[in-house]
Amino acid sequence: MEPVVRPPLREEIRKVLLDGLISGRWEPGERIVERRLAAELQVSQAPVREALRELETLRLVESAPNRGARVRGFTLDDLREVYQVRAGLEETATRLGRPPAAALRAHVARLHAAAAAGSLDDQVRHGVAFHREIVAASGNALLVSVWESLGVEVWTHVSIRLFRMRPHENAADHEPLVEAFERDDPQAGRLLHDHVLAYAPG
Amino acid sequence: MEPVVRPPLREEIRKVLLDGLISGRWEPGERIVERRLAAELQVSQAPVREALRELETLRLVESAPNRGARVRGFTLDDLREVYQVRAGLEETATRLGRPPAAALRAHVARLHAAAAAGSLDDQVRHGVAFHREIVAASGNALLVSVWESLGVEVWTHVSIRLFRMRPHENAADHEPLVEAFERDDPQAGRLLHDHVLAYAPG
DNA sequence: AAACACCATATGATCGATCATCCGATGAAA
DNA sequence: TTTCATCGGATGATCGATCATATGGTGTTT
Repeated sequence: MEPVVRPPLREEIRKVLLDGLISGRWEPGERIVERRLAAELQVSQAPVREALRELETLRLVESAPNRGARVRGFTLDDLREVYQVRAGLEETATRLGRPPAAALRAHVARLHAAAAAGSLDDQVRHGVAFHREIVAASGNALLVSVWESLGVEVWTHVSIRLFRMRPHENAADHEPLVEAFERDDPQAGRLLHDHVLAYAPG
Repeated sequence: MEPVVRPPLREEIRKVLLDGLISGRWEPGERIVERRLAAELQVSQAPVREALRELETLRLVESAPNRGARVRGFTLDDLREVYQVRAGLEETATRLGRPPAAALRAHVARLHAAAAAGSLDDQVRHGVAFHREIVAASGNALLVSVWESLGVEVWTHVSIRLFRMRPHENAADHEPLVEAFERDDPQAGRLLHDHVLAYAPG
């Protein structure tokens, strides 16, 4: 079935902005002028403002009253903070529910396939999906929501582009995790925590 | 020094909405009609919409396209989820930095004073401040931001009003925590985690 | 030259109006 | 009665215009 409701303009605009951030169309620190973007997308200022506010809550753009919005200046410190919070959230997730090992294996398989095919986007997508699966298994919708608000996918793309970080797709990294979950190892949470944090810079 | 910038209308409106949610002016599930609120506050629809969007990201109101916003129907399950995530975040915070025991003691003292004076608002305020201090001590701005996004203060007020929950102000609950932090007990994080979770329903 | 007042432009913030959608009421058809 | 098409009001979504602020340039005073 097709969606019954047409997504609001603001959603479309948010996607455009997200794509621009990921692709590097806007550089960090660059101003995003509401009217300019509105004219370019042939919409009015209002939905553009709303979309910018959403990106602001995702901490992807910054803004001050009467000063407008600009692309956030992503730093390695910011990235480290994301990994620290992620590690904590995902460990919390493992305390609340056990992820299905079969699904995890599927994600890992796709991840490897993507790496073999050299598809960077797919590597990121499936790498993130692996962790999303774990968070979802917590059964805690708030936890999922908070985790999503970190914008893991965007941060991964941005850090690959800006910091030349390499996508993490090693089998050796994920297999032990899957196995730990499979045997319901009480150490699985800690393993996952360290696995995530291992990718934090510095 | 006074603030140099006048806060945007949307901020004022957000405060009005927050106060209304805390005070019970709007009941759970109740519609919040943009134009009605705008007329009442003598502003236009636009800033009201933006304020509503902010409350939406705080998960205090729900909305669907073309359907408008309504006050969220807070449930005990929601409350439990908040406590679970809080417990995880705060334990994570303790791994990243040690809170200053003196500041914690000060918060506890104010908490007791408020309890003695029978001031419910102050009890909530200082009880929350105690935990906020711990999160801030992590030195991780993202963690602080994520924790704040849980809306702990609002949830506490709402759950007291809707679920008849009692504010938690026991000395016996907080003193062991302060002492654990003071001696840098490696178990402090776990103590805190359990302390928070102990207030979760069911 | 330095400091300051003033003005012009760009742009965010807000407004009032219009468009589009939802939803209940109404009534015709089965 | 039940079902369904249609209509109209209420209201969210979007628009175009206006108000207000920030920023940089220009000229004047010291």
